[in-house]
Amino acid sequence: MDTALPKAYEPHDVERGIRLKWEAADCFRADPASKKSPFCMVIPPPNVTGSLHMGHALNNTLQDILARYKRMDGFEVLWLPGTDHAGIATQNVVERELAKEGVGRRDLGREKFLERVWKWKETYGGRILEQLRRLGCSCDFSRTRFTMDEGLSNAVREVFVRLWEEKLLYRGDYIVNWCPRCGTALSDIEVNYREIDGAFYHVQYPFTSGEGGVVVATTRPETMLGDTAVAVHPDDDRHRALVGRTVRLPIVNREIPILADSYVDPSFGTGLVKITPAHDPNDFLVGQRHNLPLVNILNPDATLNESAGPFAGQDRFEARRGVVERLQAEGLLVRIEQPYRHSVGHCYRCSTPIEPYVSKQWFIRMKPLAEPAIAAVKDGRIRLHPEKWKTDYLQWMENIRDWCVSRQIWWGHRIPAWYCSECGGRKDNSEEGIIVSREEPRMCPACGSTNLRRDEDVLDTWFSSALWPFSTLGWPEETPELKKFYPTSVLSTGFDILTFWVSRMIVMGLHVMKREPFKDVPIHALVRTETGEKMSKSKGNVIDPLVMMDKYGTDAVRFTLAALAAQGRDIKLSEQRFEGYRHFANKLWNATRFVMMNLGDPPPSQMEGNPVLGFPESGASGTGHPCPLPPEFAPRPVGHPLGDPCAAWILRRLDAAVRDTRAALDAYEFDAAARRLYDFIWGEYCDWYIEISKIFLMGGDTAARDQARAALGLILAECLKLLHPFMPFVTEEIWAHLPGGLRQDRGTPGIIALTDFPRAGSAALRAFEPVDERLSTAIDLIRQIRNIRALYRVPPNQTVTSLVRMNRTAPGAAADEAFLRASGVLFERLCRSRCDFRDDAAALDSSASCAFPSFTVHVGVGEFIDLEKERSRLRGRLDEIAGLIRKNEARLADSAFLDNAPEEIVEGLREKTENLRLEKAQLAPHLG
RNA sequence: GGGCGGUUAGCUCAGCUGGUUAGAGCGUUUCCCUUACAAGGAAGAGGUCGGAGGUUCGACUCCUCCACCGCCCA
Repeated sequence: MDTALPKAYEPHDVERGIRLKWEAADCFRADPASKKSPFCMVIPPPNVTGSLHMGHALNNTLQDILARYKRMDGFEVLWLPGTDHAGIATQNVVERELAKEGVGRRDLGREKFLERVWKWKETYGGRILEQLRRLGCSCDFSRTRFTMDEGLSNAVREVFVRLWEEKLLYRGDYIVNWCPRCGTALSDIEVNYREIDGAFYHVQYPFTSGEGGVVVATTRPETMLGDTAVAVHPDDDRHRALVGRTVRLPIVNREIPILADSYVDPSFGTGLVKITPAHDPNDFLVGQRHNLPLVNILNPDATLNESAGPFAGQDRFEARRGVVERLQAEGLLVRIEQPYRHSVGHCYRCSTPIEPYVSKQWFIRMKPLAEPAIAAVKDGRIRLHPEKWKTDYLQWMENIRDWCVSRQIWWGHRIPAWYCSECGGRKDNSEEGIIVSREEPRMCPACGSTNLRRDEDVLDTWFSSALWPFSTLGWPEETPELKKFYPTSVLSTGFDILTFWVSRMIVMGLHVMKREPFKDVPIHALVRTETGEKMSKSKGNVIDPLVMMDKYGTDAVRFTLAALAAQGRDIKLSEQRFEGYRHFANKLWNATRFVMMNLGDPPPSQMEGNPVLGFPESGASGTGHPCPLPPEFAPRPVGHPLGDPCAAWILRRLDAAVRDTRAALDAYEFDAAARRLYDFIWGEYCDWYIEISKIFLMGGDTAARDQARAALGLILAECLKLLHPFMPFVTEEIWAHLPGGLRQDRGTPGIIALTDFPRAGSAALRAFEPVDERLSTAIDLIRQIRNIRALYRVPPNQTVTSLVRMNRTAPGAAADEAFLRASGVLFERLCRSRCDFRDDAAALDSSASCAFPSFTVHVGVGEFIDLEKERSRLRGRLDEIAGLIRKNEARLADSAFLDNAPEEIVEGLREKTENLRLEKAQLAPHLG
């Protein structure tokens, strides 16, 4: 047996070795042939370009806690890892790399460029997965997937073709959000709106006939070049007469109509709005209603095109200045409001201001697909935790718009659509002549031409992500994995991708698989800085989880994140928190050292039939076994009268901790679970039981000593198991040092990750309920005596004598007295006080008193007594008691309270008040 | 403009479906290097639970309004 543990836990020395151990034993490989109930999670695939940030660390820590908990609890766990090809982001990275060599992607050509991206992916794409391993993630890495794997690409193509066949997919002219830097369309949610200080330009458009004109206002004056109408609200009396007249568009001198449309907000500005159907999404809809021409004034790179007349070739912002100058020169610029705050869309990848832009894109019809997805969440087949996210989800789904899935980039799943140059080429605006196919078509099915051209675009990355829960399991093949693990169990994610990803997985899972892709969706908050700001590299305020792991150990980082992951609240993180939980790991380490030093030789025998395993009230495989107390804990007279109660007490506390931890984990309340374990291990086991056990370990009674040894070892082993999902490394390391008798290994010996998670509810412990009350009274008393000693500055090593006077009229006095008489050693050891039951009136003069309902203790502090201080202390307490009694009596005299409050509340209050009276009665005489 | 969330000790936060003498960690004060741990132990100080109403026998907890902060959507 190795008792020579280092004095402090050193994470660096052990983490790597433990990872290797798990890998060597293949602990996390899922077996689709297993008889156990399945528990499956697919990881939210990080971008291949990604590096582990605090958000990843949080999300994956939470998932790992669930995975380890479920694995220990008897489930066949598959936690499936992988990465996302992240079309725009990855392409940007490689393009930047190329730019350093002075090469553009178009110089290389599509094929060569893609080779380059693949090469980049092979070199750097595994980095984030390595980092997840370092975090301790118990993923089945043998099943790692990538969204552009062959299998997943098949799934993408299959779904695309099916949607086309089902007429849920179409190609059409539509106004999209265009990122001129990325050169691609973005979906609505890929646009971030930010408030910008701009200017509001009021421009006059002269009537084509007669004097004067109308004044319209805009924040983007250059778009006037594409105006094809001016609109007013149909009910707006001020402007009714204008409808039907025409105005002359300045600079380009186009004649455009004034029309009526209820889109116009008459209360805003002049009530007159310029309509630019090709460059504003609302105007686009107005244009459709009124059959207005689309005048596109932009090139894809946001320079102006030939429709912009004199400004052709200029950049959009340069043209804006030019247009303003020109209007000014013509006397048509009425005024400029400046600064004018308005919101401008930016590309979520590169932050370039986006342009609404009309182009030909592929869309998925979302309305019919959304309906089942709405129902699944409404009727609870899919549950979001916390539930408030349901509102957000439903709001998004119920107002869903068609999803633009084409992207004008090269890195991604190329759209499996071909155009026939013979027949399709002539009807470019219809869907005829489009061939959508699983296989590359050899000829046009309509005209037989072999002159086919494949669509240049690729699919939105989120298209493949939407299929992730089943494509990763092998679909469209009917694999054993798919059979065993779909629908998956839990999907854990941050709320920021609820719409991007979660909602789309639900849509696709229901549509393609006819089953919801997962049942529970724990949604965690965002990690922010101490001051509540978003962490961002550009602000330089990030806390790097990898740096924290180096500094404080991975377990401390994991525990910190779990402890802070309160539902529905942002996590404000400071480095201090990590330090605090490193101390916790060290505390556990040192508790282990203590236990190991005291187990004796040989250590306590096998503890089969561990009482805290109790009954199989939860868990999948029913491995729980109802079991009697082991001989060590059977209630029996042992040499030391305290031996049994103390062991029973800590076992009962453990039992409660197990129950609470399980309940918290089952409700995805990771913070509550973490706190509960921290409180039990530090506050109950270390602070009290270990201290109490020293009495027996060092005492002469061998039966009591053996019992304390057994209890110490047993509780430690259970603590390690409970804590393992949160702190896998330190618990695994300690486990390896534990004598075999304590481990109760099942599965692969020596690996805690493969043991059983503790169960609660042992019937045998119920009999010890009265023990809880007595021991907590004892703990209370010890605290009071320590308080008194500190107050009067009694030297720490000096033993005092306390007179105990029983109040024999109080209920339970006899039992309390028996317990106190038997517990002398507890007080001697834990607060250096001897209990004396003699009546020694003389000693009272130099005592400080504290009272309980059934007894009073006079702590003989001797020459350290300060009578003035003592009187004021007692007076303070008596005032407090009197106040409480008064308050309680008033309530107890109130018939409304007695009539309405439940019986147990009234009874509880009576009892509390009675106890206060008893305390008061005993304390009052000593006030002098 | 619409919706959501937050406001509890100096700081960061718990406090479930109303009934507690309102809790924890960090920080802080005093004492202690007691052979598990000074990355520790013991004992303290510190809060009219953002404001104002209301419901109720009873409100940190439920409702309304207000203030401030934050997020999402338009």
